[in-house]
Amino acid sequence: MKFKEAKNKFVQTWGALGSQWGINKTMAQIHALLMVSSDAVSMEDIMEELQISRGNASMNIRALMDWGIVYKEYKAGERREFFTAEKDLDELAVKISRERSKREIKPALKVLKEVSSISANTTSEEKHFVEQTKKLYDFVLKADNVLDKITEYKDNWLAQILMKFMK
Amino acid sequence: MKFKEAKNKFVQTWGALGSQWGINKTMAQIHALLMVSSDAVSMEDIMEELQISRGNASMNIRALMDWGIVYKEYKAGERREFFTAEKDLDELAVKISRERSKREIKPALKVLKEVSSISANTTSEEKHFVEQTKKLYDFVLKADNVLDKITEYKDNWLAQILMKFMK
DNA sequence: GCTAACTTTCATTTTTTTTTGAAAGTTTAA
DNA sequence: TTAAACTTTCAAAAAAAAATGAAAGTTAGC
Repeated sequence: MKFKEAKNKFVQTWGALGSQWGINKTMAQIHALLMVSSDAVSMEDIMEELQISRGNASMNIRALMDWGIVYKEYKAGERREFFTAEKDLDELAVKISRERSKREIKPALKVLKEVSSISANTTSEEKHFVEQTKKLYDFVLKADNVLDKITEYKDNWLAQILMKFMK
Repeated sequence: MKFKEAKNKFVQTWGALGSQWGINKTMAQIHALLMVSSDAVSMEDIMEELQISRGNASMNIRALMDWGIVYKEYKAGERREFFTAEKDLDELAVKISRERSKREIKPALKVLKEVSSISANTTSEEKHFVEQTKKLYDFVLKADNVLDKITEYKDNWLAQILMKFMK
């Protein structure tokens, strides 16, 4: 396999994986492209390489920066902006997990708490509802906390966890 | 908040959360509905409660069964089929994580291995590509293994992990 | 200030994903 | 074996999500 081919395959695969996990395909592709680029890349080059429009590139780069996993860079004497991706994978995973917790898990937890707190329940149907949503609340809260604890381990947290579980 | 309202809010929220994580909204809603139902539910009732067509219900129930988190049940003297969800949350999480690993992570790993193995690289651009995709392969493999180890803990694995990390 | 070089926005279009529903298929029991 | 009761399939329609591109906005330097 030639380099160009491999690079393209990687970008496509990362894009597809993103889609499967609820992340815009182009967003994941831009991220993939930047991750394997040694130097910062201009918007023009991203558009060219992925064959996407200016608007699309702009919006998805912005989203990646909002996630904190892509950075803007300026080059001396250059007017236009360049972009790089977070290349440290521990850091990348921590940022993604924090962001998803904040945006998706925490709001869901709030609702779970609400619906599991409906007042005195008469029918067994209602009792089961309250019981099950309470369990779900506890479970998701616990999982969210575990994620939090794990990502507190600064560097190399993944290796450390693996260690803990190997013994 | 009344029961009906709470139930509906839960189903909607679970559906939205599913969407955000790449799971068909209706599939997640059916799952939500079954999780909080004390008795098995017929297809007719699912269609009615979620206001969806027969085909949609059939296909998504099938998908949930393929995931191993919804079961078919037969009632004596009844011709039609009834459905229940896996209600044990530890078990539910284990099944989801195993399935996603098999369907999405493992295939991605295969590609990562491929593209990081391209032959002798000349330019620094190529060297960086190989280096970064190798790192990514190692990282994803490690994460996948951690998930595997974790879900081997039969019951109450989440609580056990939390314990490990609390100390 | 002005203008060239660049980026962002957003209404519209395109693509992708999901849903529908009717026909085909299956199963059970008389 | 027949038929009623039910489920599945899949081509077509609808809905949702993403992408386009041109106009508006911004910024830097003269």
